Amino acid sequence: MSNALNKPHLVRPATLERVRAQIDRLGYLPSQAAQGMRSQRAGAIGIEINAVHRGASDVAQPFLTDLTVAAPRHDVHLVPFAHGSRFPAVDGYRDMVRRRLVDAFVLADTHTGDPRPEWLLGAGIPFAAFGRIYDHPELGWWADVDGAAGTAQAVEHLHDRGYRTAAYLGWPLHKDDSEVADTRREGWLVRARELGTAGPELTCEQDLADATLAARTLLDQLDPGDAVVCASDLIALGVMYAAAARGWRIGPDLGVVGFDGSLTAARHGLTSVSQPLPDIADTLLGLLTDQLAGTADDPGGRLLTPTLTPGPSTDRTTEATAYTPLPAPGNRR
Amino acid sequence: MSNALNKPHLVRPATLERVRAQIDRLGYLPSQAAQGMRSQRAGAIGIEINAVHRGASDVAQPFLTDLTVAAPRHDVHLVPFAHGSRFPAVDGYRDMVRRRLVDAFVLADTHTGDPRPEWLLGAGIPFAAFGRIYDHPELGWWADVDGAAGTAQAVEHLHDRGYRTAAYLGWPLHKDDSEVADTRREGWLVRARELGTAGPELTCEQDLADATLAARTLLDQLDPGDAVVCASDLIALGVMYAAAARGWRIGPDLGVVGFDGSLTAARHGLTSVSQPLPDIADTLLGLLTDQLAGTADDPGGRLLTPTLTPGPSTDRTTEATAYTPLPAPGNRR
DNA sequence: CAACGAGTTTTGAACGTTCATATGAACGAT
DNA sequence: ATCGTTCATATGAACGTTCAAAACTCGTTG
Repeated sequence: MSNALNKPHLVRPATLERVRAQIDRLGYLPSQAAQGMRSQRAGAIGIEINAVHRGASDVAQPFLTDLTVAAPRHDVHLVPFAHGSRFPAVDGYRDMVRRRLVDAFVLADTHTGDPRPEWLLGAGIPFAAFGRIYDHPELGWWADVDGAAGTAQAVEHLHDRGYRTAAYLGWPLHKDDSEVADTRREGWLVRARELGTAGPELTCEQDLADATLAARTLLDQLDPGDAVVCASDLIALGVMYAAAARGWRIGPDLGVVGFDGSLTAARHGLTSVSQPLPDIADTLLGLLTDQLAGTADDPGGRLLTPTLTPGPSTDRTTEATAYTPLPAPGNRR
Repeated sequence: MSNALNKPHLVRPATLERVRAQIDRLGYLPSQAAQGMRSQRAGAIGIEINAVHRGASDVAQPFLTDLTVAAPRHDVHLVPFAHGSRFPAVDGYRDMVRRRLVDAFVLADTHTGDPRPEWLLGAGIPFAAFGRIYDHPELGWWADVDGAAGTAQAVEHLHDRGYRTAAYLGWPLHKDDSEVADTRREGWLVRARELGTAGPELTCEQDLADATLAARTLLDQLDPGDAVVCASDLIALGVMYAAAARGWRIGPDLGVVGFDGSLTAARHGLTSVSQPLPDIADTLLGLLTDQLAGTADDPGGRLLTPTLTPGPSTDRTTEATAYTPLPAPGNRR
């Protein structure tokens, strides 16, 4: 009766029909455990949840959702696990494969000096990383958002909408994720110079208060009709705050573009460069199943292009007050 | 050699030591698949991710993190799955247990009219719900936050901090989650009456723009020195916006308390009633493993008490401008 | 009519764990 | 020396799936 399921071509149609009927009647479904035992595969992918920094990243949790959605397409399920759980650090990764709880891992939140890629490579444990593998980009498989393309799109969008200059508020370049910071800035700079709309730039931490403070300084160098491209939605929110405090209407007076396409952006009517998280999730799982099947290409990375999601924050024509809760009537100056 | 692991008491100490040495040397760990096959248990708990509403709820995603952290304590792992995936709606739940991919489910985001509890009860599939099972509260196991205790704490906190009255901005009572809305309001009303600090109340949707609009109306009935208790952090953010637009300093002029203890609250320096998510996660997994082991008490629910996380938004003494990016210098009126 | 072959179906082994049962060893009592 | 008795270890079956190999059924051919 197993042939009916697995090799339908070499079973007589009549028998096949009979078996199918019984399967339907009994509601039979093959046991994951038994299949896993026979195939020596767990059919599962591990994904580490950062329980320490919680929602520090606006994308980590939506990314998990996209992985979950993509998983069935690749005939796997996900097994999330957390820091500070029974599986601490790298040892935990090894133990999970030893137990055959998972076959491979998706690595999120990679950063420079991240010990995991090197260790997993050494242990021969398959993985695919969201974000480039900084120390050995050519040794493993990864996918990342094309940050430069994203900020370039933002600059073009602002130009199309008629904003005079595009300033930039980004991250300092000495951080862990300096490559991300660098790439996003580069995309803005190159395209803005091409279009002749490059404005001043400044950096700040990934923190609302710091972003607002920095934005205040940046806005000193701008006038109504200008715009700001930001390295993240949180920073963009800070810019909106600083602008509103100054009495500028977001949209008509100041264009603001964030990065990530986070819930924060949606809630505040912020135009944002949306990370292609569904694509990235699907790509990573594909890279993993290829590795497991032994049909993988050479190691390497793929850059996926983000898309710009327009919102009222770059709409000059609107008398926009509905979307932004900030402007106080008569507070403009 | 299996005895050594499972029944160490009836094996000779010397042999046990010898076996242990080999286990360490070979890095042996029992196979999840084989164990699952023998025990007829997957050792896994399914949890549905709402991929449609994404981060609509500020707690759903942190809750998943807490479940992940709690899982190892109960000797299970999690298997998240999503709407619109291969396992659609209730059929998907049944198929997952048929495949022995999971033994039971945690239900999040239950609401009135939710078909899942009834269906799972009928199918005999064990589950535990975050949030009461509205239609059959006595038939299943659930855990929920004690909303009334939370808003009562908020009222007390505001009273302690010397705010004159505690107004309330909540949800309309005709919604799906009307019981949640009702409970939170009740906690505010009862305690505020006891303390003689009950102010006006108003309702709005779980939406930033709507909350800001409603807050504007509510603030018309308040004066500096008053405070507002809110049904959620998002609503509280709207209150902060409306107050800032009016030139009131959050904290010194107006106390604001949110509900959920979300990242939004933390980012904006908002005092908030923090949901006891780690407790809830742990409780639910405990209820599930008890059910699976057959040692469960009678079905029923448990209310867990939230804790108040103070922030600058209820700090009257501070000349607070650092935390809140909103107040524009000289905009007060 | 026996031998062959193609098309179908049945059988049996293996995956790794657990647990009940069987076997073995050691020792004191008959 | 034989028989129990106890404690320790070894054996084997079962869980459900898959797949190779064996067996069976026919119609065809030498």
